[in-house]
Amino acid sequence: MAAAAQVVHRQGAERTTIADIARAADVPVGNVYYYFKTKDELVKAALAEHAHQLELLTGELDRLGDPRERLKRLVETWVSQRDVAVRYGCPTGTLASELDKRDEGGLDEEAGRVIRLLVDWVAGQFAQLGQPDPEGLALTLVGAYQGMSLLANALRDPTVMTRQGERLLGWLGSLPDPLATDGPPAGDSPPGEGR
Amino acid sequence: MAAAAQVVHRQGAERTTIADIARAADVPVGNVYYYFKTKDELVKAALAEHAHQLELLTGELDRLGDPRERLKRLVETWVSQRDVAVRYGCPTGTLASELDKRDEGGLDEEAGRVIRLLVDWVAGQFAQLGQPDPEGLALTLVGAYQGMSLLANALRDPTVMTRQGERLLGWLGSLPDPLATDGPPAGDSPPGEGR
DNA sequence: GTCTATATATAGATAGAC
DNA sequence: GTCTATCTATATATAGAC
Repeated sequence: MAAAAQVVHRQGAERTTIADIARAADVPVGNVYYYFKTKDELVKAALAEHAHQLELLTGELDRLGDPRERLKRLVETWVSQRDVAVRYGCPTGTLASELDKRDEGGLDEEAGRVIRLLVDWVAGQFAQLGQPDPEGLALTLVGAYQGMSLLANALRDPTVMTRQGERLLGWLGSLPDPLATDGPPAGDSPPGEGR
Repeated sequence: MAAAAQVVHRQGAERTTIADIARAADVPVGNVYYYFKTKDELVKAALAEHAHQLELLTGELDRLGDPRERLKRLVETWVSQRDVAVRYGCPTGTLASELDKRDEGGLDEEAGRVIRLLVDWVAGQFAQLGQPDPEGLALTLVGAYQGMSLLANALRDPTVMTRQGERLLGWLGSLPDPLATDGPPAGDSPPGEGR
């Protein structure tokens, strides 16, 4: 499953052959079919692997006390993984984009569910911050991540990740804190202008 | 070329066969090879077609007097095409994402160039608005578009496009106008909160 | 320049020895 | 449960008649 996740991320689902995954896992091709009946099941396994990684990450972040701090740390994690994003894009996002082109097999919905996991977790953080539209804010944050990953990848430019990451951190810092009694810590700052 | 652009957008480059494109163009398969030596050349033609459509759009928008109005109209155009984005994603973005998985052929750079066209045009508008970091703002706006398209597509939810579009319009409206002598028209408004 | 028939390569999947 | 050999289907690409 780990080999499938990595190879599918790097080569894309369609360009990845069973032989590629078998080689990465150092097993003969025929052996793969003992555990996965079809190639689609291997892709599904890769998706599950990405979902697992995501759960590990959010589990770590949940140990932080402040929801705002959790979101900031999430953004910092994205930026820290910029090199792989520049070369291959976001693992879940690029896979979802590819699978959504299909109209049979149901793998597209599977990919959507993994994206949902992230959006829902982020929305939960915004809700804890007392924000009025946590789902909308979550779509904004996750959408910004998907967009900057795609642009960094397409333009082969890691500074897209660092620059947009800075902007997101500034935005998160500017959100009013409902727990504070004496107003927000700093003035609002629109995206791209947060300096 | 039009058939190639449409079919490749809908099915993805890898899943599209020459026969698919030939059928869409209503010509026999063998005939395709008289004009395009390889499948990669067909994909390149699809990219060129998308670049052409983009130039038509920016050409239209250039006829508007105000750069801010041009950007707002651009966002409105994206939102108006939400149904196709929900089903197949952004034509250029999804294609770039797919082609960037390759490490030979140079088609990935070709896709990056088309994205660049859009980013550069948007940056030009921000520059005309007197903004300090037009390139950064352009990456923010185009990134937001790519992100909301991917999420709308993965979650099969058109309201992602309308909601995020509203947010972007609010943001564009809140940018200070350097041509005005009596300060910005309204207070700043961070993304997702612009209401 | 258009079209049919076909060659060639490769990938998904299976059979069956071990 | 592991592995080799092979079947079968399909897609790119070409040959050659018209």
